[in-house]
Amino acid sequence: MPHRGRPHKIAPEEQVRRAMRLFWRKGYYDTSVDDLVSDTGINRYTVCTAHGGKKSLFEKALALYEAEVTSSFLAVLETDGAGLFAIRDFFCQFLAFLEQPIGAYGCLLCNTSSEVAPDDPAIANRIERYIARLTGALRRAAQSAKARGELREGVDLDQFADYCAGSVLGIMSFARSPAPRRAVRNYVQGILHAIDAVSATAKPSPPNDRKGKRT
Amino acid sequence: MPHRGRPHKIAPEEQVRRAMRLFWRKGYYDTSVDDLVSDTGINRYTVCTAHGGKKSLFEKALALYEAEVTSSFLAVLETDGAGLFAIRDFFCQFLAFLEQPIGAYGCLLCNTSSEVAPDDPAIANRIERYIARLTGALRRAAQSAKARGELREGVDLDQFADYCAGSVLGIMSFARSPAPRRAVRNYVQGILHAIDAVSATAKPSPPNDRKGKRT
DNA sequence: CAATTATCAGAACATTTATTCTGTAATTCG
DNA sequence: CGAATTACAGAATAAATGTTCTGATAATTG
Repeated sequence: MPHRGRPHKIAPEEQVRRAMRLFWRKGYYDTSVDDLVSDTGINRYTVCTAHGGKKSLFEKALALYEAEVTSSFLAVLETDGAGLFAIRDFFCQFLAFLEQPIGAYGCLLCNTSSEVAPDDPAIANRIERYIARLTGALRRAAQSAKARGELREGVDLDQFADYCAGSVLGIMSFARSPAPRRAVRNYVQGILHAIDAVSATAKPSPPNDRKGKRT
Repeated sequence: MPHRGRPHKIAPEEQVRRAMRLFWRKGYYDTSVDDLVSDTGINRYTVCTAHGGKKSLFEKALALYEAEVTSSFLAVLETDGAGLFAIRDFFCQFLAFLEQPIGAYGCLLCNTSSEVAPDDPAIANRIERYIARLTGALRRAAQSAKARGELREGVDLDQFADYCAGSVLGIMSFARSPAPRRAVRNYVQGILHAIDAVSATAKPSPPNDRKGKRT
């Protein structure tokens, strides 16, 4: 069906995408409708009519974030046959992410988890499902890794998956903090070491690579 | 000097402490002065006069949080001669913390790091100093550990300290999320394993303790 | 006890915020 | 082209927020 009436100056999905970026940077409460209007070019009235108000637009932004940003990160894990190398690659992605300016925003879902989820059941539910998706993907990859003998004996799959999931929140929290980027890179390196530590292919010694080391 | 005029119904420091708890739970933006008044019993007028307004009271709350809560956690690390065992004990504390109801609030400084630091230089500075204190304490403990031969060869002290510091943010972010407590406990266990992995006292096999395991 | 000082309790104020209203403009359908 | 429909732009509105004012209250000091 074509379009009746005046067309949108900005496509609705693009409106949500721009709102997403602003919420990502400033958080939910500190982003006013005025901010949305002046920063993204969305019409005030449209926020309330087409999108159902600020809160509703925020929820659309969360959904779009998960569909685009999160899914992009998780792709390597949610591929069939993803194993321990995929988990490693998954975390390596964050090293590249941290180099971008947007890396300082952290993760919209993680930020929201701290900011609004504790007091909003609907938001909390979305965050819960996000964490379940993340943990599930990690656990399946760990399961495949174990089946293929990539893991050392005695590794608890559930515990390892939860460790990795928590580490993602840690990276994103650290990334949004004012800590030096080098510290965040070092943190990711530590997680990579922890992953190597459960690998069946024994490492002769802890990899003392010079990356991110103070001079 | 004694007190002139009518005394406070609630001692000023106790007022800050109560405000701290509310900010801790609800965050800065979602806590209104009305909330402070009705929830803590502080007088509206006093908020603006004695404490200099909402933002200033918030900064006092951050300072008190660091002085009381953070310092309590860091005590084991900031003791002279703290080594690898102290680092381990430091993280074990969080397991007990998570069992308390207040564990679901996460850490006020970590929450603030995500919520307001990115847009407020004064707050960002305080968070920066907090992270520097945390990382410094961890680094000094790691240094002692190395000097005493508690660490495996080739462990990068700065990288390890940053890893531990990031892990603290991870724990607090995960703790505030709607994830099941068991997942957070498992995450802490993973960090403990990572610490054991740099220990010179080689472990025969990954400790497959049943704690926190799904049945 | 009277004077002084500082807090309290609640009203009052100015600003900000989210939402809604109003007239205009841009498109599609008949 | 004319009618219908929908979005735009900015003003208007109602609620919420942070701050300030006002009279009353409770302590100290001389």
